[in-house]
Parts: sequence; structure tokens; C-alpha cells
Amino acid sequence: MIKFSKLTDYAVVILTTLQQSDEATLSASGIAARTSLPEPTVAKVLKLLVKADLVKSLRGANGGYMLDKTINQITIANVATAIEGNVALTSCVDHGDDACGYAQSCPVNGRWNIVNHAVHSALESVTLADMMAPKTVMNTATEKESHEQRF
Amino acid sequence: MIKFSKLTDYAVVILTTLQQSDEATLSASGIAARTSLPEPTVAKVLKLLVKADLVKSLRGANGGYMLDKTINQITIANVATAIEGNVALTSCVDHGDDACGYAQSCPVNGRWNIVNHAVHSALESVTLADMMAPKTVMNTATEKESHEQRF
DNA sequence: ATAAATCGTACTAAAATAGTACTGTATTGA
DNA sequence: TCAATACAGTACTATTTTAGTACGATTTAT
Repeated sequence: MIKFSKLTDYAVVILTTLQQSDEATLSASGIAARTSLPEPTVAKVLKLLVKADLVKSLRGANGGYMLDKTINQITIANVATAIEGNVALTSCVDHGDDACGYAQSCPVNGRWNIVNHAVHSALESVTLADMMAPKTVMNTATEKESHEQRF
Repeated sequence: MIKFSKLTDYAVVILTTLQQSDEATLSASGIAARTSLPEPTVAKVLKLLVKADLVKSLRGANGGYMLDKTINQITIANVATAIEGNVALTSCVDHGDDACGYAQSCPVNGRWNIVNHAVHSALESVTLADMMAPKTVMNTATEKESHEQRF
């Protein structure tokens, strides 16, 4: 089963929670309370999101986290990369061609990159805003087109 | 890191090995010898590919495996599904909306399907034939277009 | 009959992921 | 200045998933 880690799922929930909040910042414990996710895990995810510049942090009393980009600017590719590192569908792609001892004889040597790029582009095409849109309402016309051509 | 399992990688190698063979059938041990992959693992993968109707098997002496489709008909989505089951990027999508206790309050309830479909379509757009094409040569014009619009 | 091969299932070992804990640093406000 | 709050970084442990193996049953050609 190809899938994201749970932490990526949590990251999406955390980011949307920040978006929906009226507060200027939310603390890790505040987010944990609102989302019912375990606090240490929330803290871990937030640290990764800060490193990836998706959220900003303020230290000290009254500190906390806030979004550093709009939900239109944050793609699922951004979130997944922040949490899980680069999207690389096989160890081939991950380590580069040089690392694979079978590269010379491999019938698909290097061609996993085609798949890799296709998937990465798919992830880049969906933003947090898309995921937060109400189910019954479609997105903008152009976004609708760009989705439907993939179905 | 979002990725396929090694077995999916092996499956692609095995399928291309079958394609390139002059023999009518190849046995599991024959494929293992040609690919330098461990034989029990090759056998395991082949069983999964048979279940998914991507290869046919002949039992008994002189039996073995052969492709049941052309490499143009086999997509990476087919292979990944054969080995790993359905493409479901989060447990949300995998279990359906009903199984998630947070569904009521989840800000992205059900919307992972957008991402899921995007990725699935990306995987459907690449065939084994695409992966086997020489690096220096591009595919057909239409295939080239369909790739480039995603880059 | 016998040998060669797949089929199905179950088990074991290894690797990746999730979750936790702890120590350190920064900021605010009394 | 001191205490409280909150983030930062790292390292560790437990769990889950994945990979790999083993074995008995079945099928088929010679």
C-alpha cells in the first residue's frame, strides 16, 4: 500500500487548525487540545513544519505557532516533503543511479524518475485550500479542470 | 518518505524480464537467475502478479510464467495495486470515512480523496512501455505531451 | 512414477515509523 | 531578576509494517 505517514495526515490537520483559529498564535498544547492529537506528537510535527517554513514560531511566554504562508500557497507536496523528506518512490530514485549495483543491467535503469515526477506533480497540484473547500462546492473553474483531467 | 515497497520495484523488473525473454515461459528460478533477485521473493511477487492478471502461469513440468498483457497495457498503477493493494494515501481514505472517529470534526474530512485520485491518475499515466523506453529517445508525441503538462 | 513447476499459507526477521522523554534556549511579565 | 511559559533539538523505545523464508499440496510433461 502506497501511503503517507500518519504524521503527514496530522500535519494537514494542524495546518488547517492554525488557519481556522482566530488567535494570532496557537501553542503546541493548544493545538493538541483542539485536535485531540497527543501533544508530544503535535510538537514534533510542528518542529518539522517550522523547518520547512510552512509555519513560524514565537518562543517564550505567549509564544506559539502561526502559518507562514496562505493555504493557497501550501501544497500537499510541501507538507509531505516537510514531514517525510523528498518524494522518492523507489530506493533507486532516492539514492540516485550511482548507488544501485544493478544499474548497468537494470531494464528500467533510471526510468522510475518518470513515475516520480508524475506523482510529485500530482501532489503539487493540490493545495490545502483545495482540501478545506466544502465538499458540496467545487473549486474555481480552472482548478476544476485541472483536477478532472486527471480522473 | 512516500514510496513504493521494494516488491513493487522487483515486480517491474520481473515484468520487463518476461517481456525481453525469447522463451515462451520463464520459471521463477529462471527469472531469479536472470535478475539476481532471491528466488523465494521472485516467486512471491509472481504469485501476486498472477492474481492481478498481469501474468499467466502454467503449472507442472516446463511450466512457468508469461505476460498476460502487453507492456503498453500495464500501468504502474496496475503493478502497485497488484503488489500493495489499493493506493490509499491515508488511513482515512483506506478505511472509508465511517471508520474515522474524528470525521465529524475533521477540517479536511473526506478531502484526502482529491489527493488520492490525483496520485492514482499519475500512476495510471505511466506504462511499463514508458519505463522501458531508451533514455535518449522520447515516447510518442501524445505521450510526451501528457507527461510534460505535469512537469 | 517421477521430476519440475506453481499455489497457498504461515512464520520469522529486519526495517521503518510512531510516539515519548529529556535537556537546553528564548521570551515575557511580575 | 526570577519564575513561568513555550519552542528547539536530540536521542531513545515501542510498535507496526515490510521483506524474506519455509513447507506441504497440487499440477503436468515425460
